[in-house]
Amino acid sequence: MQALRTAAALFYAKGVRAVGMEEIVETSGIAKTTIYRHFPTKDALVEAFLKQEDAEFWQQWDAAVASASSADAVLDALGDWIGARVERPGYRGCPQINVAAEFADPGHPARIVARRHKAEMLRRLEAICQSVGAKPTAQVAMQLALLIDGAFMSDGRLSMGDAAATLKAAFRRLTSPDRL
Amino acid sequence: MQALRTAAALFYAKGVRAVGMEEIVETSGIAKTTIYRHFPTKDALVEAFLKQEDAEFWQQWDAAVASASSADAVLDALGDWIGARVERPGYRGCPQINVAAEFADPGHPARIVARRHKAEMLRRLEAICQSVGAKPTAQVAMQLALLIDGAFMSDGRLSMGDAAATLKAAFRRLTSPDRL
DNA sequence: AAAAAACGATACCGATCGGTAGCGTGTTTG
DNA sequence: CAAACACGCTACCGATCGGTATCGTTTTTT
Repeated sequence: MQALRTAAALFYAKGVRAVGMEEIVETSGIAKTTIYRHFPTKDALVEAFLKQEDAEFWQQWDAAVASASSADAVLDALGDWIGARVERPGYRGCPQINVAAEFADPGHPARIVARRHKAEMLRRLEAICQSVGAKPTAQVAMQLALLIDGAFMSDGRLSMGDAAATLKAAFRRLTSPDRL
Repeated sequence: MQALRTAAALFYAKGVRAVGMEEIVETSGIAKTTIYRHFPTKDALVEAFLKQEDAEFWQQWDAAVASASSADAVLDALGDWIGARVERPGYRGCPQINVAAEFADPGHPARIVARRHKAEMLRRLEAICQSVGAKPTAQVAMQLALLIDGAFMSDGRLSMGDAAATLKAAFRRLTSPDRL
């Protein structure tokens, strides 16, 4: 669906509520009727947008981590990847969090996708913390998750320094198995 | 302005774009004419909302930190305060970040307030890192900022464990002046 | 008590919102 | 070749959007 790709780009760049269906029609060249044949409501389109973002996210995550040999190397690779992602021109924060900010209803279909996305991230971070031997596994994983989400929502502040270096240094300190 | 208080509550609970002026009128009992005499546009009202949130935030921050004697005690106090804040019922993330997610234009008056707010936070964290002797001062301050923003936007995930404990442990590890 | 400022109520504005109906044109599938 | 399907186009729907005009009433100030 070319309509979904266009909608996703507009939703991310301008915010979901700021983009009307007509704008998606004009930008994509797809008729409004056709869009509504594939997605019964705008909410469904937003949900599809987040699902697509989720899929691409883990795809890139896996690619970034693929060549890492050790668990520590995985963390470094993640730091590099996230740093580069945040510094990308046009980056405007985590789409899952952005949508959650726009739609207050926790039962909104898109919110459910966002929650699953963040749960999956925590799950993966816990696995990493496990193999790296970080002390209270669950707690350190949560700390890494907070750090990453904070990086996503830093609104360019992080880009002023070396984002990747900042993240990797924090990853190392938080996962180091030394003393209290 | 009672209208601002009502608007602030609605904006935070439902999202700015989800709240119409008419809803503010009905909820506050203030006539629409009166609101527009004090705030020329809705954007101005949103800006005032964030300015008010900013003021209250630092007021509470200062209060939370007031009784701390050492620099380390300041960090612990912040961890406790943020942990309690995030776990509060009806908490829906940092209003500054939420508004930034809703309004893509970086020049929006509310976005400027949000940027100043985050710059002020980084400034304060740098001062704390300075007095606690954290190694690359600016970098550690940024790491603390990311952690805090991540906590704000954790959407309840953090509340499932002990939020304050998770934050304080991370604060300690990130600011500890030891090796590497 | 008089003048000035603030407020409330109603009615309205054009624009846009998400969503639908109807109809014609291709394009695939059998 | 024919039947089914997918798409585009136009026009339209009621509702709501942010914002304004008008006017009478209340409250404050002097």
